[in-house]
Amino acid sequence: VAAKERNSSTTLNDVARLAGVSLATASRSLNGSDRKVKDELRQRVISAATQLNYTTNLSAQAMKTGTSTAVGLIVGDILDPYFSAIAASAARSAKAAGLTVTMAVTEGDATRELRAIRELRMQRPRVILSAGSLTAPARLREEITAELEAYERAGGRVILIRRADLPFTTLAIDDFGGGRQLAVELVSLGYRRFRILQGPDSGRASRDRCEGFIDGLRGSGIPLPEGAVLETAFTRDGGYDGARRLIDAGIDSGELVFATNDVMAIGAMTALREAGRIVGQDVAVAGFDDIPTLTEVTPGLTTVDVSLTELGSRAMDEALSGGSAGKVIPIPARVVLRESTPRRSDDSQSLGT
Amino acid sequence: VAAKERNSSTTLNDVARLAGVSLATASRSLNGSDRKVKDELRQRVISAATQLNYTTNLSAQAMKTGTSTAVGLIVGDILDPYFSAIAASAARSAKAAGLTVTMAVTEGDATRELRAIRELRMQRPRVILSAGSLTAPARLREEITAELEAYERAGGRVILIRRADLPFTTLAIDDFGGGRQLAVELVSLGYRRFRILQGPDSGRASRDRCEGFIDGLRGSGIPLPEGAVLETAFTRDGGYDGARRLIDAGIDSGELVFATNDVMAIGAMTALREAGRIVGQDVAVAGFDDIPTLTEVTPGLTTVDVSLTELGSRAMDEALSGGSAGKVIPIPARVVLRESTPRRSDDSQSLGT
DNA sequence: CTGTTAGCGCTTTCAA
DNA sequence: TTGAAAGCGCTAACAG
Repeated sequence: VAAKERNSSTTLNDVARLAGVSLATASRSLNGSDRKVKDELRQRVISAATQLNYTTNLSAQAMKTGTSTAVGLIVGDILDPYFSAIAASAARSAKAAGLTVTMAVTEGDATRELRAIRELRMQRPRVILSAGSLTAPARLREEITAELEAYERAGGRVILIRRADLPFTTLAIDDFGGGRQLAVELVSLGYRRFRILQGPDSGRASRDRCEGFIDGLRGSGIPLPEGAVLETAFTRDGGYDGARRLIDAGIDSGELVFATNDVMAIGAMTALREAGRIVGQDVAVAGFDDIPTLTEVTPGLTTVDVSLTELGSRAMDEALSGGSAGKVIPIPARVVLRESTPRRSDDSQSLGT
Repeated sequence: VAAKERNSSTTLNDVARLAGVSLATASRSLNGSDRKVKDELRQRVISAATQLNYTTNLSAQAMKTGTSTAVGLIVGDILDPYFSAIAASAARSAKAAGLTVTMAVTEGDATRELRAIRELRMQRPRVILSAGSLTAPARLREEITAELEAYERAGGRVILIRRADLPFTTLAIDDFGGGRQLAVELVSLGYRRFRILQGPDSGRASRDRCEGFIDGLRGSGIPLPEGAVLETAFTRDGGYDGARRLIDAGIDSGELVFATNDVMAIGAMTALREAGRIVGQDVAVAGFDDIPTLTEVTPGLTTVDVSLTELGSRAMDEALSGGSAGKVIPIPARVVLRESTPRRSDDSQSLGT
């Protein structure tokens, strides 16, 4: 009897009518928390719903109850396995909590991050999880902060991954400590000469890792000569280009290239290989992040594990658990040695220095 | 004057009141299509909005207008670069059209695909794009079809990637043709003995590729001996395990392993390498998909390009362009030869056969 | 050009 | 236990 107009879903009203009950009863049967509906009616409603292939209208539900089932996820780039790993585990947690994930991409542009936050906010999501992790010029940072504060004021939960300079709950990866530890272990493997491929100066993560690494070298009594740090893009191509520049400038056998993230390290390995260098024998390479999909790379990449596969779900769980906002949660970093940095038996190098 | 209750965003009403205009004027100033608002008032509204850090409530807007700005995207696994590539390009198109992307994950389980569709449908998205591509038992397939049909009847657009057995618009990758062409080119490179690592029999894509490959061999006059096709999981680990089994059963130098997707091929390469075989010299490997993030693999993997990086945006654009539903859009496949299958100069092999 | 008003589909008091 | 009715925030007639 219900008119099937094109372009319009069946509503709860249609279901109620078909089941011969009131709107209220239909609602209670399908979504009601307290079940005070006679079983027979409930069955009628349910079968009417299936018959009409009815689906709750989330917008209407959200508007009425004032709480949506959405969570917003901001990543830099879906193709980057670093972000994929975070997104995958965040999605898992969200699903477990019965929430739906909306994604936004910044492409490494802080302006787009601001825009992403604005767009997500329109959905009134329960959580906004940003792994975009960008350092922005002061003015932009203020706008981002204002936007997120307004969102929190309205009852939303903000959680940031790796960005400790904003006043929101943050999963703070120990970039400095990881870098230092990596340096210490590499020195104890026998390495003495290092090159660093760093991201742009605006990137806090990269800078911290780099500084930690240098600190670790210093602590081991290994000075880092002038010009050993090269600034490049924080991407695969950045690593590739950086390594190319190192090769052109001349890189000796036995040197180790530390790229401040795995994706850069992969790019660097490619460049070295193309130049006929054999990574792991001739030149060593280390990265940072321990991206899971990179375990296939040969030789295996020495890197620093930051619990990437759990980062997203830890963030989501933290946000959903409703603990106090504004916390900084430390995420430890742990060195993972693989074949790209074998133990150096040949010690001639250290004598030469 | 507006009471700032916790847990509640500012509404258009607050903005209107602060600007001293009516609700309608406020709405028109911020979102109105026809601009018939005096500039001074509009400015007042806009500055009130920024002052209050107001954001449109999408749910309310969607409910009123009957059209949401959401698109739903169903993928098998976010970590799988095949799906990442599709998701990334789909997201790009969606953003260009001013739409927001909600993701759902099937994890290769058709039951979860059905559930994902149901959940997405609640958001009344403009498009549901499924790259989950699962073949399901008849009953489940019917439920999925019913769900998608109900969605289309309500005005939604369905688009499927690589699943030509459902009555919806589909981007149909030429799996068979790609497999055949690959076989032909490999034979002309001098390969004569082949092993195939196939996904489970329920997977249409894998089966088509495999059959195309065998057809190509047949056309080149190369018979495929009994037992040369191994069935395994359609994942990296499946490729790894399959290759392990091949190794255990004994695989000769000069043989070529065709894995029906790139991720499997990568797993197979790892297993071979671990067994001391040198891929590209000793044993050859070929895959299918040409996943962009796999260009770093050494040796470079011979594979079949299916325009992966554009698949998502082509699908999205097609769905948004409002063409007729139910089309099947062919996606050509193109062989990409790389170092994992070098030309075989040594012909002793072919003599021996 | 601006304001008033009627709902969109749903949940949830409040009565029956 | 069920139903009637109010209203979430917004937009789109319709008046003014």
